[in-house]
Parts: sequence; C-alpha cells; structure tokens
Amino acid sequence: MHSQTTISRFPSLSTQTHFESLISFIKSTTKTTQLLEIHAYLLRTSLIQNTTFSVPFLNRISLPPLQNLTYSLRTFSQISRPIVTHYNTIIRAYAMSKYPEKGFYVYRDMMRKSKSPNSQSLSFVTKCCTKSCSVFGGLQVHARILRDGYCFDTLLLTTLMEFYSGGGKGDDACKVFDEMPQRDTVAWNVLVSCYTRNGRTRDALDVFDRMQRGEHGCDPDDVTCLLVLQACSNMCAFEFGERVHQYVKDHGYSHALNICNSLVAMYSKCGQLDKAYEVFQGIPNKDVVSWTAMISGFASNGRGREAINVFREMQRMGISPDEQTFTALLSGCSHSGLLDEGRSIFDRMQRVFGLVPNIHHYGCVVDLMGRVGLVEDAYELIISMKCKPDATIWRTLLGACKVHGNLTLGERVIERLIELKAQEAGDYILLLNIYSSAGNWEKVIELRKLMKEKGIQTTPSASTIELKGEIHEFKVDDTSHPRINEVYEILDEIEKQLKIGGYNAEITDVRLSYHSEKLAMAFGVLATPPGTKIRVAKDLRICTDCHNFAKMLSAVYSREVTIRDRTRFHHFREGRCSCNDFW
DNA sequence: GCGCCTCCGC
Repeated sequence: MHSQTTISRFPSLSTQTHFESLISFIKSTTKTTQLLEIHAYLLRTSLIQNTTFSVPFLNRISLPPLQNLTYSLRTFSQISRPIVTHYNTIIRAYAMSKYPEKGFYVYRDMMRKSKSPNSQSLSFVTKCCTKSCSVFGGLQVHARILRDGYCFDTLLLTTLMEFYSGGGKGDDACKVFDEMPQRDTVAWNVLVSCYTRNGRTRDALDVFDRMQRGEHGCDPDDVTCLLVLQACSNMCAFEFGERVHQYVKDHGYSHALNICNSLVAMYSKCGQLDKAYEVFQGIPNKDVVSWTAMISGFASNGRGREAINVFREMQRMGISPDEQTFTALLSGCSHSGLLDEGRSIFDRMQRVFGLVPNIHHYGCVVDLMGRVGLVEDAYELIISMKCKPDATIWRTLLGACKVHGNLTLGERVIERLIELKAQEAGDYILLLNIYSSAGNWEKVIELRKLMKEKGIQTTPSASTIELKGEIHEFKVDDTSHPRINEVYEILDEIEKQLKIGGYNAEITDVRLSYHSEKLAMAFGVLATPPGTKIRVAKDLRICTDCHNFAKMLSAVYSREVTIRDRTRFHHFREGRCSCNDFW
C-alpha cells in the first residue's frame, strides 16, 4: 500500500524531483513487489530505455538481497539498445547464479554486437569462468586483458589470479601476481589463498613476512590473518600461529569473532588445547562456529568426554548446533571409542534437532563402530544409508577391517571401491597389510603383481616438525634434509635404546622402512635439548609401528611427543597415548 | 562500481 502511494505521487512533482526521488527509491527498496511496480511504471513510461533508470534498477534486482535472475533477464531483454554496463550487470548476475557458464555466452554476445568489454565486464566474466571451471573461457579472457592493455588493473588481475588458483593452476596464478606492477592487500591475500588451496602451505606462511618486507609493502589485514591462521593449522605451525596471534592483538583485530574462531581452530589443530581454550573463554559473544571449533578441538585431541561437555554447555547457553557441530561431536566419540554416547548423539541429532544425517555423520559412526570392532554392523549401516556411499566411507571401513584383521569383509569392501573406480594406492596398501597380518603371503604376492600391472604408484608420505618457527620436512627414506646422516645415526641409537625398553619393530605392516614420522621424531631428539616437547605433523595416518615407537620414546627419553596425523592428534607421555589405542 | 574471508569429517 505504501509503495503504491509512493509511485502514484511521482507525477505530481516537478520532473527533476520526480526523477531523483524515483532513483533514490529504487536504490533503497528491498521489496520485490515494490520493484515490480516500479518496473511496470518504467515500462509504461518508456523510462526503462533511459540508462539513468535502468542501470540502478538492474543493479537492485540482480544483487543481493533480491538476486532475482529471472527479472534481471526480463528487464535486460526490454532494453532495446543495451550498453556495456547493462551487459555487465547480467554477466555479474550469472556469475552469482547457478549457471555461471551462461555469463560467458553473454560476454561473447556483447562482443559480437561490437560492444567492447571494459574492466568490469572482464572481471565478471572471469568470475564466471572460475565458477564454471571453464579453462578455455578463462584463457580467452586473459588474452583479451593483455590485448586491451589492462595489465595495470590490480583488481582485474586479482580476479584472474583467482581463476588460475581455483583451476589448480597455482603456478599461473603466481605468474600473474609476479607481473602485477602494483599490488594491494587483497592481491596478497589471494596469493596466500592460492598457495593454501594448491598445497603450498609453507609458501603461504612466507607471504605473511614477504608482504610486509616488500618495497611497496602492504600491511596484512584481518582477512590475511584468517588465511594465514588456516595455513598454520594445516602445517601445525604453532610458533608461527602465535606470531600471527600477536599481530592480531597489535592491530586491533582481537575482537573480531571470525579471527577469534580461527585462533581457536589454529591452536586446536596445533595440539595446543590450553591456548585454544583460553582464546575460546575470552570470546564474549560465542556463536555456533566458536562452539564447534572448541568441540572439534577436544574431539581431535582425543578428549571426547570434554567435547561432549562443551556441547552440553553450548546448549545451556541456548546456541543451536548445526550439522558441522554434530560432525565434530561424532568424530570425538569415534576418536575416544565412546560407542554408546556416539549412538545416542546420532539418534538425538535426528529426533531432537531434526537434522538429516549426511555422509560425514555416517562416516563418523562407521568409524566409531569400526574402531570398537563392530565391522559387520558398520557395513550394514553403510548399506542402509539414504545417501550414496562414497569412496571415503568405504575406505574408513577398510581401515577398520585392517585393525581387526577381518579379511573377508576387507575383500568385499575393496570390491566396492573398485566399483566406484576410486581405488587409490593407499587402499591396496591397506588390503596388502590385511593379507600380511593374516600371514596370507600368496595373496600378498598376487596383489603386488596386480598393483604392478595396474601401474599403481605409492605416494611417499611426509612429516614436518617446527623448530624455532622453521619448518623441517621429511619423506619416507628421506635423503634430502641437510642433516639427514645425523638423523639416521641418532635413529639407530634411539631404536637400540627403545629395544631395551621392550620395543619391537612390527613386521605386519608392509612398508617397513624409515617412515617419515620416525625421521622427524629423531630429528626432534637430535636438534632440541633434552626434555623439550617434540611436535610432528604427518600427512597420512600413523601406523602401528610408529605409534609404538612414539609411545616408547616418550617413556625412555622422558619427552612429550605430539603427532598430528591426517585425522587426529596423538599426545604421547610416559609411555601412553591420549588415544588409548582408539585410532 | 568489482576482488580475498571464520567452525566439521571420512
């Protein structure tokens, strides 16, 4: 009713005021119904042909909160001679929609009509190519950017970096960055995100210093901190993370909720639960993300009961858990072997909170059942799922079959993986280990032959250890580290000592050579004074042998050892592990 | 005028 009066009032005013108030009304309204009335009015008066009206109208209808693609397209089609800005609006609308590839068609169409794209058109169409993973389109746009001389446009080039980074072409993104004559903080941020996304976490951390050092230095902003904290989590770079925390305090970001949440996650993922909890308690207005981060922190560090307590506290505070909260909680139950608690939470999640379990939730429950030996039940659960089982969930069960030496089920599971055409080297290694644990050497030889025939290559795993803020990396049977000879020497010495303590190298695991985590631990013993905590991060899951090795090391050398593997933390102390062998 | 961004898991 209100809008009706507003529009009908327009003609009574002088033309100037009429137009001005109409435009400001378009810019301020957020109601689709009001915009539809205006649309009808613009059409009736042919004012829609006037860019002064059509541009703000298109912006309003195509951008959030309305984002109405249908009306944007209809309006666009009613404009008889669209200009570049109109096209840009539509390309942007497609970039934000579910059909990003159509943005590229509009871009091509506009060029066919001899309209030259400007910086904005190129920026939006690049985004379309990024979202639709169109390598072909992106390369064409890149060529156009160079041809039209936009190589000074920082903003446009940053968008182009995103295209390469998202398409897994990190090197090309870096090249665009290197050739940029000017860089702002956002360009640096995209570089960090590019490194993180493409697995070059170390380089991501280096950027934090590089950007401050540079000639035309840029100060990291809050987004830089978020990204770098993520990189610290991935690398288990605790000391680096602390430095970023200091930077956050010094630059007044310590009250930003997203930064605080990232800090909780970073400290948790570096195994520093006390620090994580300290930051967590200092957050005045904790949201779901904060609570989930803390639950996950306890969960991945093998403290399932505390994770459940935090969850209870969260409910007392009236914060509703979301799907991710339950994933964290259920994974906590599985890491700590809390079968009944896990089952009850899985049940309450559906009954009380009305959430439909997704593949991750099922994955956690399968993991939980598998760990405690209910492998057949876990198999039944996967079969009963409403969603399609993926390779990962089968792989989880395969791992459980290995732990419990269930050969027949293991074979059935690998068949499923083969059906999904998703079998990886790691899956064969697991099956291989199942056979060798059972002493079935014929099958071992047969499978090895099969792997050779299929050309399956095992990727060497790597472990890292941080000393004085510097990251040292070791691979299986490493030969590259500068102090590798000393490392092997001390490793032999350690093994001798541990054997006296009762450690025996297990021969059930096939790949028995110098595992990277052993090398990293040995380096820790070598390079730090006695009594210093050893913190190692590993990209795959730790094997039984290395687990025993670490347990014994913690007792014989009186060192606390922390190993973060692909899925969780292991805190070793006085010959025991926080995981109680539930891993 | 447009770009980067917090919590989960197998």
